[in-house]
Amino acid sequence: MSITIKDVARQANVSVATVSRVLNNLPGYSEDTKKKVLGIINDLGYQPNAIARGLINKKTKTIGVLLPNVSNLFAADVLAGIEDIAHEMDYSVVICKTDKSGERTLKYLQMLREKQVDGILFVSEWMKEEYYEVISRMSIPVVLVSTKSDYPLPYVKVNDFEASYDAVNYLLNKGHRSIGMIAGTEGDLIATSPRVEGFKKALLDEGIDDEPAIVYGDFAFETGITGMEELIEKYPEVTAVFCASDEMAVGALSYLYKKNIRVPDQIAVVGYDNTSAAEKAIPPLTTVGQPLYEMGRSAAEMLLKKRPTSNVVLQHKIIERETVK
Amino acid sequence: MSITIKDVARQANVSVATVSRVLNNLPGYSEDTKKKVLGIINDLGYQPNAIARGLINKKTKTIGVLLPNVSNLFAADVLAGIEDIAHEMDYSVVICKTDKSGERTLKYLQMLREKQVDGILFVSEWMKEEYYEVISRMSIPVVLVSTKSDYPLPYVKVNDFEASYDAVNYLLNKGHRSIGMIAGTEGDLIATSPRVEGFKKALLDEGIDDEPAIVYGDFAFETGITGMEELIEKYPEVTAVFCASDEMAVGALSYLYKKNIRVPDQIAVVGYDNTSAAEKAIPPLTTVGQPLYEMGRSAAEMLLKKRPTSNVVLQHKIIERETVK
DNA sequence: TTGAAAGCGCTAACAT
DNA sequence: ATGTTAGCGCTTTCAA
Repeated sequence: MSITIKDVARQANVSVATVSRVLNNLPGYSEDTKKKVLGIINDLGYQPNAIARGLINKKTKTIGVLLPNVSNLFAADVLAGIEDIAHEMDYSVVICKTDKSGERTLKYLQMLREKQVDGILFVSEWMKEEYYEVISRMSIPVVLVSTKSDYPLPYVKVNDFEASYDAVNYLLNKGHRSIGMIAGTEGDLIATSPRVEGFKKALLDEGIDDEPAIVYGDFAFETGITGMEELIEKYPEVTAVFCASDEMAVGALSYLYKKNIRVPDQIAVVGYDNTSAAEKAIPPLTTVGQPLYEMGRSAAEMLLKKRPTSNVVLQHKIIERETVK
Repeated sequence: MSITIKDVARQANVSVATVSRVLNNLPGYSEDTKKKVLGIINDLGYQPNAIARGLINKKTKTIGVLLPNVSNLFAADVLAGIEDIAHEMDYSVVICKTDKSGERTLKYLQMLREKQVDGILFVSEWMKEEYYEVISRMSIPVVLVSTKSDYPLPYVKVNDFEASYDAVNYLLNKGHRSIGMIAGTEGDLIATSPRVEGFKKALLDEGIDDEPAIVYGDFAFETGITGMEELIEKYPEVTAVFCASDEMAVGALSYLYKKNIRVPDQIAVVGYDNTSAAEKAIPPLTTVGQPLYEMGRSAAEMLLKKRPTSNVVLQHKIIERETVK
């Protein structure tokens, strides 16, 4: 049996109410009793039971983070930001790796509800109606990270259209006229369409109205390889490639290396995200940076401090390294 | 106010005890009442409160994972394994990023205790006495992952000495006679000394008794760059380098690339870990693989299934790619 | 088969 | 300044 507030009360010859008061820094006891109680607490090594507290306060000081995957640098950075804010504010974070499975997501949502978490961060995933239904029933704050939805849920993200537009513009300014794109998952409305549109618009604004040289992948390394191959085959004239993720950009680099095509001399490549993989690539990858860690922090802050209301759009930024000359 | 077991009981015209019984699949009610109760539960959208349950059961169905960092591929893979097992067994996992800070670690430990977690996974960190003291007071199972200690705490890891020995041997078999090493943090007894010893032993067993060509880093990318530079300066004769982490190996590759030193032709390099960075490196990195995901799974299984007892040593394996010819 | 009631460890009125 | 007591939502004896 572990030590409870009763034990402390008994030893200190006071009531549990008094112990509770000193524990919570409420008024209502003399300096003397405070000293005594604190002394006993220390002697006994007493620690309050957060479960009992949660039952009465209806606050658990924990939040849930739903994300498709934990094994990539993108998630890792966002998570680090979330964790830091949570820790600062004495919250715990429970991770829920959904594997992009609807069933798994729903199960997690139910678990988070049963465990009475105080808030939810929903990262990089499409908010389905069935998710929203259970979420809205929970009546706890939710903020979306790196995604958005048609529901009244605040989000923290970057402007994908503008980021993409800027990336292509950057390439244009460097003199490229024939630019290809390895886009994300076809049909993805969050991280693919806006980037594709930004890409097209930048070209159009420059008066380039060739058929857009676009191939699709799924944001992962492998499709960077295959995407690059496909792109070169279909559009051999491209002198630069804009990839919708660093992962794919690194895949593209791999392919190019294998084919002995020099970067940036023969083909320039630009990534997206600025995960730590970008600086470690060979050559170091020029990319459009999203403030990943900051996104996590900002979302967690919004969830925990202010009642989540308005959206926040974080600034992207072209990080120049060595894959464009 | 959300729906409680009382509401269900009232609506169903039974006592809360009966509702509790059907909820927990205990005997003691007719098929009829079961149907009725289940019906009401469904109508009302009732979900049990895990906090109230936890208070009485003294089980929270959650475990804590302490790890120095979440923003790297090593942690990410281990975490994925842990998360999968936890999910299978209906446990939640709360992450505690210690940043290698003793103070922060202690604070997390206290929080985990207050929140009454059912078990703790302690990853990649040195188990200090002060940690062990509070851990042993908690009387819950703990398992170490990728680390070990002098205390009676079971661990899941690889045999670092042997892994290192094998890596060097591999290089020896490829004909290298002058092999350097970029080791981990000097003084680290878990992931540095055993690997350094394995390195030395392999050389000695081959009859090579030159002064060992070793420089130290801290496992991270940057020290791979500086380590490689230092190594070449001090030991210009080396034709192969064994790095104590993939991160450092990738850093070494970067340096070599910048200096126009061809890999593997002029210098061969071998990493350690086999994180996903290895296959994405240019050239793809030959490395000694640790089963990271499996380590996470195995540790979580041990924590949750069997009462943790004996240690488990997972098998390492040389993954041949293109940085050694 | 079912219900009443005690109690898990704590907080928060309400008394004194 | 301090104590008594009624719960928080649930499980679990013990009776009926």
